[in-house]
Amino acid sequence: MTPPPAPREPLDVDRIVDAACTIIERDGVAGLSMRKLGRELAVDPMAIYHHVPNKTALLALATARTVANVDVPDTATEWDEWVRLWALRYWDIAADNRDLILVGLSDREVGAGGLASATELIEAIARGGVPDELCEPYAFVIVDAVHGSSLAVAALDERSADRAHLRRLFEIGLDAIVAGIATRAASAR
Amino acid sequence: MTPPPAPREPLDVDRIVDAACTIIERDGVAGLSMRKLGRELAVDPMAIYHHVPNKTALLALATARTVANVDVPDTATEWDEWVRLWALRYWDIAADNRDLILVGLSDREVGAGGLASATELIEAIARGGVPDELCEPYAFVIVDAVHGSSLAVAALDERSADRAHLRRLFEIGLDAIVAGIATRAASAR
DNA sequence: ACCTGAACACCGTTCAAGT
DNA sequence: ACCTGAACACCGTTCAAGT
Repeated sequence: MTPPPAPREPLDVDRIVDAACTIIERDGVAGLSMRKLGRELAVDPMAIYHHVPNKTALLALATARTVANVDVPDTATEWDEWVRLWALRYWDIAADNRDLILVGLSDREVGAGGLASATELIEAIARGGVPDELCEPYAFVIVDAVHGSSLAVAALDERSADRAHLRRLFEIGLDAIVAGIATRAASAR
Repeated sequence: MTPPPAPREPLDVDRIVDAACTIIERDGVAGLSMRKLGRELAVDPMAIYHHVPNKTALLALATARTVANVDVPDTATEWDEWVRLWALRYWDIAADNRDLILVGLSDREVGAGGLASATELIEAIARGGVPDELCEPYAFVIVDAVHGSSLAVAALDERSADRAHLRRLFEIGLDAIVAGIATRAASAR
């Protein structure tokens, strides 16, 4: 005469990724285990494998969801300002989720998702009058600098003063990159 | 009447780090475990803890040893060429040991070792006539770009053609950074 | 001083079995 | 179709005991 067990929502990938992101936010990537994720979802850990092939794939999905959060500046913005804005916004996301990005960089499958948002960056650089064949390498060096710098946040104390300092340093370096791109564009003209 | 057990070399940190680097080279950082390291050294895994406090500290030592392998260009070299050479040499080391550098970036203790070799980079940039307060941020953005780019090698197939391509892309991006630094130095004059 | 072995509290994943 | 539970082959590290 006990009530029938609550007809739980069946699992789906979305709910799994949600829960994974929650755990990662709380305990970091290292704190995410399939067992803990099962607990969070009130489900046997192995049920997850019915929706996601393995932990790496799950991290890929979590990374993709996170990277999708960087919002793209207005296309009307002057190209150099656009690039600066985009890079700083991406830096903020990357610094907030450094170990997720870290996993993204170290894994082929995970990394693929991150590159998608780079197309618009390439287009912005092209608007600066940069020769076509240089737009991609210039976009890459910016993305790389963001990754390298925001990851260096990991090597710091939690003190946010240091983080703000690193961000300021990055801004100065970013300015040099943009200036260099402008210089190269001018000499190609 | 069995011969006394071979008086094995007592363990020391150097031999431990050697063995760790051997395993990392062969199996990657993920393939390094304290148990496997014990096997490699023909020693109980726990003996290692007598010389090294924990696995993270061991990785710090391995990273430091690896990063020490980048050799510094001649100081007589023109500053911009010096910077280009150094960055490319560091890229090669970083790309060869990407997951070790990755661990270095993600861990406070490990990361500290890597920064040591950056002093000479800052000096080279200063020789370019860059205002003092800009030398550090410019050096950082170069190191960051190296890290980001060489780590992106991880997101590729093993095909070395792709690696060479990424290196070429980085070289172009690096050129833009150096050009930007020169531009900023000139406008400060 | 240096090393050992058992034990603790975990992992990701496979596989056969259940509903 | 979806979920479970036991099991496999691992982890890093602690701690008491040995030489």
